[in-house]
Amino acid sequence: MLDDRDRTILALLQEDTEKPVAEIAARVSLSPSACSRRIQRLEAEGYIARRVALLDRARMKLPTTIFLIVKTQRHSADWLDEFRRAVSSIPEIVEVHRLTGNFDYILKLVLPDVEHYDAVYKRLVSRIEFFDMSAYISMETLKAGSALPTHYA
Amino acid sequence: MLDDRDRTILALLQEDTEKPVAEIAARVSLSPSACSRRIQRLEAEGYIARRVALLDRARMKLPTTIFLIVKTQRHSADWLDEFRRAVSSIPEIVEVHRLTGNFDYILKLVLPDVEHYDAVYKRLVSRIEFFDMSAYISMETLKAGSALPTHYA
DNA sequence: TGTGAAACTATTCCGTT
DNA sequence: AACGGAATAGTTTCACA
Repeated sequence: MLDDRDRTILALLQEDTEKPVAEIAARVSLSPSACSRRIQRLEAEGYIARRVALLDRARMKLPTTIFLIVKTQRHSADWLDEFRRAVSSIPEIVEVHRLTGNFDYILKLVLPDVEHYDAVYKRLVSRIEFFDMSAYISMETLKAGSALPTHYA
Repeated sequence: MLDDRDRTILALLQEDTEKPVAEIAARVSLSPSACSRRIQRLEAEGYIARRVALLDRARMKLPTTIFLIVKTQRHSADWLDEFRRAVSSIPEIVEVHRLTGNFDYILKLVLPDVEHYDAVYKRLVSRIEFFDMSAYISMETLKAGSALPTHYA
């Protein structure tokens, strides 16, 4: 489905969409128009979901990352529904996964500092009951970003 | 430093950078030129780090997310150095944090399926020694994306 | 696929509030 | 100091070979 050129284009676009098409075209030995067509195709076929701006965490006063592991026993449809609503309404919760095993969830929070965790915690427990909740503060980010491997597609 | 207009612009740009400036300008009751100036300022002052393409996980054949919790005792400078090199060289590892407590790390992996976890695991342990390593497979993503709260800056 | 022309943005300049 | 309107410059995209 995808050739090496497509994968290179995707890899470059994942890092930076502001590069002129001519530059990307040169990188994959193609004319700007041919490259533009490919990018269009990649978009039409859904490989590129969307183009977004990545904000600076420090400048946005959000340098702190906290992971939350929550356990629950009551896993009714109502509970899940309310949980889903709660996490989507709290912008500081940026990522939520349901994990293997017995209804554990992992939440990723971005905050101005660890003190702000309390506010999010209260907002969460005021709406939903949990069996257990443990916070793990990130002391250092060794790797981050939105880039995915391109060699599988 | 930032007013409501700036925050709205950042929120919109975080979701989609392809909207015409005129549209964003209308949303914040500004002329295209004034809006363009604000975006430039936001970029110059470092609020916007970069603009990137977000790829579709399913289309890229990477539907599986796995979290890894690794524990170590040997936390020498050499070990950390090699660990850092290893995770940065493995593209399936998209995020790594050092957590509070006794040198635990959390790794986020994106993979074609759970079977591929073994390959990453082997690549990792062939280079570094760990005390313990537990994998947690994401059964469902309830929330994801790169958008951050804008009301703190 | 590549080349060239056209159209569309976005940006810059200028006068104004 | 910041805004709105008109001119400019740049990029992308279309038509055709």
